[in-house]
Amino acid sequence: MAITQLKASTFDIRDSLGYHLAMTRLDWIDVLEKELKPLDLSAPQYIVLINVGSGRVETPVDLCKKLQYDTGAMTRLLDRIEAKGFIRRTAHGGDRRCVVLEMTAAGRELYPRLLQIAVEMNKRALKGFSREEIDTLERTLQRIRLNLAPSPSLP
Amino acid sequence: MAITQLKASTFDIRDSLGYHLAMTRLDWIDVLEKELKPLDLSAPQYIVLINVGSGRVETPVDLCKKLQYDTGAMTRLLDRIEAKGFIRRTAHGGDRRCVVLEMTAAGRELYPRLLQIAVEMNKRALKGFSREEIDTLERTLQRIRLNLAPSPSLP
DNA sequence: TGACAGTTACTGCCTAGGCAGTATAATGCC
DNA sequence: GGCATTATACTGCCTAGGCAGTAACTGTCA
Repeated sequence: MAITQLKASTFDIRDSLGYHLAMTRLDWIDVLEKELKPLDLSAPQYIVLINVGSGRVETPVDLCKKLQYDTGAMTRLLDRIEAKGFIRRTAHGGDRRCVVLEMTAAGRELYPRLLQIAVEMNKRALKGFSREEIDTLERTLQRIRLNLAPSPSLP
Repeated sequence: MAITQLKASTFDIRDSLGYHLAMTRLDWIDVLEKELKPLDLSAPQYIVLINVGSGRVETPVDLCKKLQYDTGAMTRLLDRIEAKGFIRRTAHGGDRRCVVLEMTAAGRELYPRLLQIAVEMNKRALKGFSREEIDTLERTLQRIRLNLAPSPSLP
């Protein structure tokens, strides 16, 4: 409980907000990967699948914009997911530069379980929180993001 | 502003706490790396240097425990920092398995600037926050970590 | 129409993290 | 004192992300 006391003279990395954010995210990823282990999926692969499965993204560039990913990294990530048989790349009718991502039958079968994991993770992380506390947290994170990157609009 | 409404039936990844944590951390890393660019340091290299420089860690295994790092990854990360001339590996007097990490003259010269960056990052991210809001955030993140990993004690 | 800028997916090369296995050294136990 | 266990650093192999450059394609505008 010492973020407010962060000064160069008495520095400890544990007093840094960045440290707390990183560690919280790390714990989150650890739990998520434990849930994903039986499905033979990594956390990044899961994120892509749950987005493609939702029908809200169609092409790799959609995913990159939504998740702030590098397009080169996305190409290779999609390669691995495709190799596992959960998605398929098909041609885009109108724009021949684009690839259209589709769930395979195996992917569609997996999807409800992925949703369930997302819902359970949120429930578990926020156990014991009031609705007001959750809203406060979300607003706080938004404010931090605005402080850090004031110029472009947040996705 | 929809974390509380996360349900499988109306799923959007943006309603997930994991998404908000990941994005906030991503913005943090982006700003940090922009600060580090003139110093020719990556964010992981910075984290290690600021810990070694503080004198609170002595060996690679200390760093791994404090930062929850893999020892193999740490070996290679230290290789790169050593190649840049900011740290030095020396023998441990008592335990011949151990390596003792020391700042070089160049590392010691760099250190005050690293501290300054940490302090500025915190100030910037938390601009406009009251002391109470910051305490609430820190407690909230602690509660989430406890919810996620209830068994072992938090570092 | 044709040059040109922008977009999309991809590749190569770098840093990076996790896991399993290894060699060496320290520790604990009988 | 000798042997099993543990600890430390390291290596190889995998996934992963960022950056720069490329080829194919689209849209624009003179």
